[in-house]
Amino acid sequence: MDARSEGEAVTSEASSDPHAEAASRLQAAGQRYTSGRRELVEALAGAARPVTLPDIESIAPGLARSTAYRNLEALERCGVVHRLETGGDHAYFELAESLLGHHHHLICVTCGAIADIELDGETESRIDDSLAAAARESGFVPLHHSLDLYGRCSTCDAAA
Amino acid sequence: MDARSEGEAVTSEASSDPHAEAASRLQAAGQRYTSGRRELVEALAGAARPVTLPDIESIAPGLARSTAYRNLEALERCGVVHRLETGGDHAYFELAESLLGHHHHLICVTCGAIADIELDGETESRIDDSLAAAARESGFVPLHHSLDLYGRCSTCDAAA
DNA sequence: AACTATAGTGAGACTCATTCTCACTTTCAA
DNA sequence: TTGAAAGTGAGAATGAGTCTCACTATAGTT
Repeated sequence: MDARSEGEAVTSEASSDPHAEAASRLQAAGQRYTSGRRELVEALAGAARPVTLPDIESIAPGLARSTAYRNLEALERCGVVHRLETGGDHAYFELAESLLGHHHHLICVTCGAIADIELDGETESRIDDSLAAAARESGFVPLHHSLDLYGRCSTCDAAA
Repeated sequence: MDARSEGEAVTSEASSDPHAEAASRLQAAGQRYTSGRRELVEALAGAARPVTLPDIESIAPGLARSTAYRNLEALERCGVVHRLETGGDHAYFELAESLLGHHHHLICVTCGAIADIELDGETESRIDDSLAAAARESGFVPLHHSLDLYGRCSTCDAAA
């Protein structure tokens, strides 16, 4: 969905580096881009996949847990971070789609690992159209969609 | 995904009533279909949408909370119930797709309400194909997908 | 440079959905 | 009918995530 139709996806993926983006978005909200927040963005940008709070703590030790959660929420509110709930113990965090580009997830039902994937544009627009049609029938105003594939990652599949 | 290609969806939607299905699946797992479990299935079948545990308690009072959770888990394990995590306070429960048919959700970002929707078969198979292709590249064995549309329900949109 | 208002931080207390424990009850099968 | 296994309820326990509050850092002003 994402309130865009075509082409723009590429542009937004190519958007400036995460730090510049985070700084300007926070500033627009009257907030500061502190070193703690920078570390968070750095950790998310460095991981090639969504991470949990324990992951973040091991990547960037020294951040108080309460501060990490608080800042992830602040970054989420200004569109820099996206939180995903998978049903596991912890929520996963990643850079928002405005920084990472629109994508989906492979989620291992055995170990919980998550990987990012992208679908071809034609499939995406077909999904958007179908969802928009369904939403219209319910008087529902679409904002964005999430599409995740559950299965077994190669490691867990080999172990079975 | 659902390990089927076409046509079968309709058949599985038309599958026998939820109680018969639950009874036989539980029995196959060496478990009993008690009155408490029947009440749970009844509550889920009666609601036209996914419900939370508090919802269930108000529909079917008198079920101990621990028992309700325990039974929802048992029903989930044998494929009668599906749990969905939306990031809200509570998990949502609904009958599994083998009983309800394959479908997706509209989720209101404001009030959390969830409604079921169905997409046309052509879009579904296109999604399955694209996801399968992406999974193959990662050595990932696909099991099922979830596709949810986030937005504002008509009530919340009117109030804004 | 000193002042001040506002934003951010850390440590730990707190909340509350969900799970666990355990003594008791029900059911099935022989 | 009797016993083994499954289910139940009440409350305790768990733990991810949030909140509180006293303290620190920063931007803007004079």
